Amino acid sequence: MPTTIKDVAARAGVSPATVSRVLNDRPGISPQTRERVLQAAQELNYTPSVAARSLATARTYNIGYVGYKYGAGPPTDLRSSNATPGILEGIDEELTRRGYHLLTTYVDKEMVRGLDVPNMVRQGRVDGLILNGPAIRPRFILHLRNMGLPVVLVDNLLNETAIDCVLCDNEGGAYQATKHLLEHNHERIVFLSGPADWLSSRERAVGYRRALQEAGLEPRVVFMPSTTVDTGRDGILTALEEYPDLTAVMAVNDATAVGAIQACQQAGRAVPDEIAVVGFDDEPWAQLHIPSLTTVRICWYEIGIQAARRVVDLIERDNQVPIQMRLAVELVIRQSCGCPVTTD
Amino acid sequence: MPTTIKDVAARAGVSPATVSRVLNDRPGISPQTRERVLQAAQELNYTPSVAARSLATARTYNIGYVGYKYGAGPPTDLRSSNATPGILEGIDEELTRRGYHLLTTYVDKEMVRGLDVPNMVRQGRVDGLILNGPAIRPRFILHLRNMGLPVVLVDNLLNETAIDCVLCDNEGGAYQATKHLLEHNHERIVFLSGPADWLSSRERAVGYRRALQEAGLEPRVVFMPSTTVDTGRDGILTALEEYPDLTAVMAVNDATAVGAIQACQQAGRAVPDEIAVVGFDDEPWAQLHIPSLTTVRICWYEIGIQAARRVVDLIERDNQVPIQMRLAVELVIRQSCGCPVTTD
DNA sequence: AACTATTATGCAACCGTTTGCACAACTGTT
DNA sequence: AACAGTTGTGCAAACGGTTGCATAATAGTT
Repeated sequence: MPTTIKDVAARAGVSPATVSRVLNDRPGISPQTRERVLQAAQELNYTPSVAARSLATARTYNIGYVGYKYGAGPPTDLRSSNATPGILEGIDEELTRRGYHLLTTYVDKEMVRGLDVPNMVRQGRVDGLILNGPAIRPRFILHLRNMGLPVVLVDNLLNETAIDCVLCDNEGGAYQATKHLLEHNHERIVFLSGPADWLSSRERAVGYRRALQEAGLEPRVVFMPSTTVDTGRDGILTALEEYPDLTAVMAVNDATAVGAIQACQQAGRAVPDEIAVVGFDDEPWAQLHIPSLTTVRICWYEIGIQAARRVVDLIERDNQVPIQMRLAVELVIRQSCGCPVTTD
Repeated sequence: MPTTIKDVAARAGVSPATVSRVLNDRPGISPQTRERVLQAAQELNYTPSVAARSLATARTYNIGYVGYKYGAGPPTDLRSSNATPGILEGIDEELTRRGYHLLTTYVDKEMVRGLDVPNMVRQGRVDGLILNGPAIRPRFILHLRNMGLPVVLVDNLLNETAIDCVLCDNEGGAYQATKHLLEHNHERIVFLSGPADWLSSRERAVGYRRALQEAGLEPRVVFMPSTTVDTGRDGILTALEEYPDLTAVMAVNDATAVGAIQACQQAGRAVPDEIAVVGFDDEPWAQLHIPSLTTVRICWYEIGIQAARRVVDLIERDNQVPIQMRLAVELVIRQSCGCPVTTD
């Protein structure tokens, strides 16, 4: 029904093989022939069959994106990890540029634990994978990688087996933000962390520690099992019990920061006047919060672009040595750290 | 390299044709043979080649999702339309259940205007399409539909040519919310609308008007060219000039509501005490806002599920008459409407 | 002018399924 | 016992590209 390579061949007066070679930029075609073929293809508005091409070449030109969802059903809480706004747009942008397509799916805790290979991978619908989020565990990652596909991690990394990844500078961001609190002359700063087995939590904790140590102060870290508003609330209450004299909080992300702020206020400690708080991620709503959140901005869109680039490179070029990419972050100063109010 | 249907056939002692029939539940296979084939397939851990199957059947088992992005590059503002949280998870959930896969891409204003057919459609990588958002214009929709694919719209509809769609009850939601303001004894309520050519704006305006008319009051609508925090700010200022005596605002979405609140406060009018505000969408951050937003909740996850269901039905069953689905919304009462503070 | 090297193209096999058609093996009828 | 009807299975031709190999045509060498 649609036009095939034979139609084009017939119209150009050549064989299908020649058409194929022209269309794939293979060498050894005379300029005149090439021209005639292109002309014919254009006139017939020819688009090669994806299925046939895939069958012959064992390539799909699809990239799989695996996101993380918290259990089946609608997303409930306001969290960090399902908030990587713009990453899909970034990936799509770059993939389109390179002639690839984006297949999207989500896995939950259970699937990760059960090494439940997504259908699109098992069926060979993709040439490569982008795995997003620290909740995607090492065993799962390795299991997917063993299916023979190039894999790029986002917001996560695997030390043992070198796998390509793109992340933001978690440590640097936390360092900068903590440093900012120190410049406000805070000396008793708590780090409200997420799960210790999440990379971003650990790295941000490291940045925080480094800043404190440089200032000759004692780090105080509270690990929490999640990074929601609720755990932020609980976390700060724990912290306030253990360190009643604290004057500032570095939160592992914005949701946690908001929880902390709420709990502080309920406990009668004004933010930022009595307790300063900074977050991480610069969620779109961070500037709307009252007080507006001082936080660390992550360029998810750019991360998406780089992840897509990388996975395509892994597919198309060989002998690639694994690369770990770190994208710079930016401290966005607003009110919650105690800086004077400005209009932004 | 991977196992093929021939391997399975050999092991089961039958022809490839028979294996194919068993695996596709075709009739006319003896129970014993069926059993042996299934056994063999299982033992060899056989997965049919997607490409070969697509080539033979002209089906891909892929569904395309087309989202809207505001121009190339990273998303800038906090808006309504790129915030349909959970819709992709919902679509993925249902598609996985039905044996389909999700291809994702985004279009911007220019592409929509230029009738720029996404590659995945032009190349025939999908069997059906889900188009999300009111910014995807009728001409573009029809153009895509003319490519011969089943199309389901989300948060949008086309009256002239009946096309399947799934939306939330915009009118009912706005009606309910406005009604709630009326119960607070407000009599001078303004509707802060988005673009008049966005379906959701229009429908919400209708709900608002109906509520006012039932109360015997004069509707006051201000249309704005977009639905960001900024346009919310500008919009309320315009409204305040025109109707200085207004006591309540029904905003077309949460971002607009926030803009309105900010501008009111800057103008020295307390929210909700002097001016009550309600939003629409119940964005994840709406409850964090101060004052927390009274707003209308949309179940994007469920909308995603229904849209996916529908597009698969259109593909697999014939003689489907177009269906317009309306999902109920829920008024979420918080503080910005002037209701007493509660902990939620 | 004969011969080799190079260039441009075609032939045909192959990628791994599905499916129309033919046919063999049974079952049941007269 | 011959025959029609049913049931289960195999053969082989698609589906629409890519690519190794052969070969015709041309250019280059002595």
